[in-house]
Amino acid sequence: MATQELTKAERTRRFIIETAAPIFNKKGFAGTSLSDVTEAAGLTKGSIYGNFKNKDELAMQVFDYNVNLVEQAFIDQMAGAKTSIEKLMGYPLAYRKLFNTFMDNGGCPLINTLVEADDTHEKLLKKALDIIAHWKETIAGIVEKGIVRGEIRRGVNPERIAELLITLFEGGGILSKAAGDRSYFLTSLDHVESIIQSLDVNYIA
Amino acid sequence: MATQELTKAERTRRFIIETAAPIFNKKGFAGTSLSDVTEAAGLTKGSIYGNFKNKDELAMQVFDYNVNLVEQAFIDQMAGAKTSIEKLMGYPLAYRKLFNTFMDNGGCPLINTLVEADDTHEKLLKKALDIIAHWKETIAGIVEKGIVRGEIRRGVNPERIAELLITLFEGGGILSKAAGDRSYFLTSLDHVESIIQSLDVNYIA
DNA sequence: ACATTTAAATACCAAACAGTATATTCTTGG
DNA sequence: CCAAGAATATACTGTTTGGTATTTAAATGT
Repeated sequence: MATQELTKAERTRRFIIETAAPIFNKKGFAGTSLSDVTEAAGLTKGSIYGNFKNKDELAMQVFDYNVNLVEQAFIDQMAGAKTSIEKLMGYPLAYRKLFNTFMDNGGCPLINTLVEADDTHEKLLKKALDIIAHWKETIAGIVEKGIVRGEIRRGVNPERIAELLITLFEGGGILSKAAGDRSYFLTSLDHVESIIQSLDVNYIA
Repeated sequence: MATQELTKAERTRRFIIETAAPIFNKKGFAGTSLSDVTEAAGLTKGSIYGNFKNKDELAMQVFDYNVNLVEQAFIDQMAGAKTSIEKLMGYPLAYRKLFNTFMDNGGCPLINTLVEADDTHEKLLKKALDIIAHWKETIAGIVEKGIVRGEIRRGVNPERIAELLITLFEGGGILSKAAGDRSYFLTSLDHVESIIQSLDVNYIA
């Protein structure tokens, strides 16, 4: 236990989550059966129900895992940013780099969950909404700080900017994913970048 | 038959579609069971399978119905528009009026289908993608015509504008629907309108 | 190395699923 | 008003679902 650090159960628990993650993200909660998971993992029901209370709990932890994967990728990508404009630009920058990975794993777990769960699964919906709300606060916070620092024009509405960016990221992502065509997403990212640039105090139309 | 015009079967077929429409749109294809439909309609399996080959065919016709409902609402709303700018403005105008109805019926059937079907249901996905592609052509066509007519600035990329508008409509719609909060969608519509205004040849930044 | 604990495989279960075959009821033209 | 046909209800598949109880196998501390 001192050498291994992780117990056997903990290792298979993680393995199950990692295996189930892209499946749930692609097929959705209702569309994913436990046999989908056991088959993919090469395990049996015993191992699932030994490590998770039920399908719901598995789905929750899978969702957390999927979201964390995305968040971590952003944090890594934005590490070096100094000004608020640079920080904001980190989002489209990260998206450009991570586009293919996203698409291969079923797209953005946030929007997938929002769409499926909004009329069917309260608990999952709440989780997704909390993340979105937090994301919005983060972006709005960067903009506010930019205004205080004199990097971003006064009169800009931080909340609105946050809503706009999230809408463009998620909307463009979904359309490109479904259409199998990058253009929607790239158009979104271009537009996001032009919006961010227009926030700059030194911006000239 | 001369007075009634519609046969009995045709009437129940439509009734089933109308009843099933909001259910499929809310719960999705995988999430909707036939008993959901029969219970809501107060009918039995016999009537379903007498009028539809299987769940797939029912879902397809329900999708068509849902999309047609939305399209018709737009056509009605944009009837009077003359200039290309007015025509484009018809979209956000229609959305503002129809927002509540949309939300009550499970949101936009296009994006719902795209998200669920993109990894699970080829035929439904194709249907949704065809509609999106057609919509994009329509918007791009309006912009092109506007350029030719001298109403819209040269240098504007019609395809890009179309992609941007669709992204903002769908992205904002989904976020507002899920969050139960109009702000995302209203921000999107405001932004769309400012984009459309900026297309005008007489636009001054 | 071995007893004990822990984890996973197996074998079930009742309920729900999509779909079918048959029986019954309703429409409808004559 | 009544037979013929059309449309719906009923009853029934076989399969799959999520979930549980139990058995077997494997990991682990001493």
